[in-house]
Amino acid sequence: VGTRAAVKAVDTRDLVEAGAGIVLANTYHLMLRPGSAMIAQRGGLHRFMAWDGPILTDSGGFQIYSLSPTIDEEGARFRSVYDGSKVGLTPEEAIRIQEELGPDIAMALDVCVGLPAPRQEVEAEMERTLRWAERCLSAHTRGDQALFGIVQGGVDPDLRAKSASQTAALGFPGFGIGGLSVGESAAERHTALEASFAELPDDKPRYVMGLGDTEGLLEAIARGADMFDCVLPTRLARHGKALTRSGDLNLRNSAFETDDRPIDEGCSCRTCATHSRAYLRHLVRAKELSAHRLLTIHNLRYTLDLIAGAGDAIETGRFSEYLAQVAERRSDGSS
RNA sequence: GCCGGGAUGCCCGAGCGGCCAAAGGGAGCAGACUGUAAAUCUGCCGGCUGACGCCUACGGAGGUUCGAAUCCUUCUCCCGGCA
Repeated sequence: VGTRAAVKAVDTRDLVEAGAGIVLANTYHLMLRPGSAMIAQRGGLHRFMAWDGPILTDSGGFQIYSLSPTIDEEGARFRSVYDGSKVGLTPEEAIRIQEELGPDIAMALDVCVGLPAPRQEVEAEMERTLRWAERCLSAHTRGDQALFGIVQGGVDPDLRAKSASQTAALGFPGFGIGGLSVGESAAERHTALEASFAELPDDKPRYVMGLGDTEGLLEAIARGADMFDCVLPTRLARHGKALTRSGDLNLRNSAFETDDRPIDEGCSCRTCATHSRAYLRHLVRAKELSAHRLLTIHNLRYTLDLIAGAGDAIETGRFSEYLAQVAERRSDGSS
C-alpha cells in the first residue's frame, strides 16, 4: 500500500526486491496533494513514482469510512485532512480523478461501513454503493484502464449475495470485496466472503480489500480470493513488529535484547540476511529511521512470500498442506 | 569569607501546611494496529498485595503543628554574584 504514491519507508527498488506485484495508491489523498492534474502532467502515477509495475488506486471509499464525511446520494463531503478545507467526492469525480492519475486498475466509489453496524445502515449503504457503481461505470471512459466494482453488505450473507450478484451483473472486469477487516470476527468475515464469492464469476479477479494478516489472507485464499492490499505489514514495521513464519515478534520486547538470530531463519530478505534481532531491537528503541526501512523490507517480503507460497501450493495441488504447515509453525510459538 | 538561589521518585521537573506515593515529560515494561488523519495510540511504572490496605519516601539531623515535600534551626553538597 502506497497511499500517497509512496510505500512508507521504502522506495520502488525495495518493492521490486521484495517481490511486489502491484502497488496501491489513493484517490482521496492524491487529489488533495499533490493533485491529480499535477500528476497527469508528469505522465501519470507510474512515471511520477517511478514504478513500472501495475498500479491500483482506491477510490476514496475507505476514507468515507475512516474520515466519516457527510454522505448523500450525490457523493461525500469531506474536510481535507491536510488543510481543513471542504472537498467533495462523487462517483463521477472519483472516476475522473483516477483516469487522470492513470492506474491500471481503478476502483468504483463505494461506501464502506464500519462494523458492527445496524443491518438497516449496512443495507442502505450497500444499495447506495450499487447505484454509485452504475454511475462510475458510465463515467468511465479509459479503455486502457480496468474499473473494478466493489461488493458491500457487511457480514450478512443475504446482503452480500445481493450486492455481489448485482455488482457482477454490471459487468465489471474485476471485483473488490469491501467492508471487511473493519471490526468483524474472522468467522463473520468468512461467511461474508463465501456469500460474496458464490455470486461472482469464476474467471474474474476477486480482490479482498484491506485484508493482510497471515491467517486472514490464507483463509480468504482458501475461499477463492485472488488479490489483497493491506497497510499492516508496513505499519507494523514502523511500530516495531516483525512478521515471521514462527509467529510475530514485537521487537521492542526485552526478550530480544541479546538475540543474535535474524528475525526469521527462513526468510531471504536483506534485513534477515544482514541483521540480528538484537540490532533491530536497538534500532527500534533508538527510533532510528533505518528500523522502519529494515522492518518494512522484511514484513513486505514475508507477506509476499506467504502469498507466493500459497500460489505455488495451489498449482501443485497442495494448498491444504500448506495451510496446515503455516498454521502449525506459527502456533508452535514464536521466538 | 559574605550575599543570594537550590537539593523532589531511574532521569528531568511541578508542588510550597491536610485533597501527595506526590502534576507533566523522558526512560523502562507490556498491549493494540488490517482498501494509512498512524515513525501512532493505550495501559503499567517506590515496595509488599488479587484487592482493601500496609510500609518506605521529597539531601542529613532536630524542631513547630492534630497534621510537614511544604514552616523553623542546623549540617552537608551544588549553582550564581561579590570579595
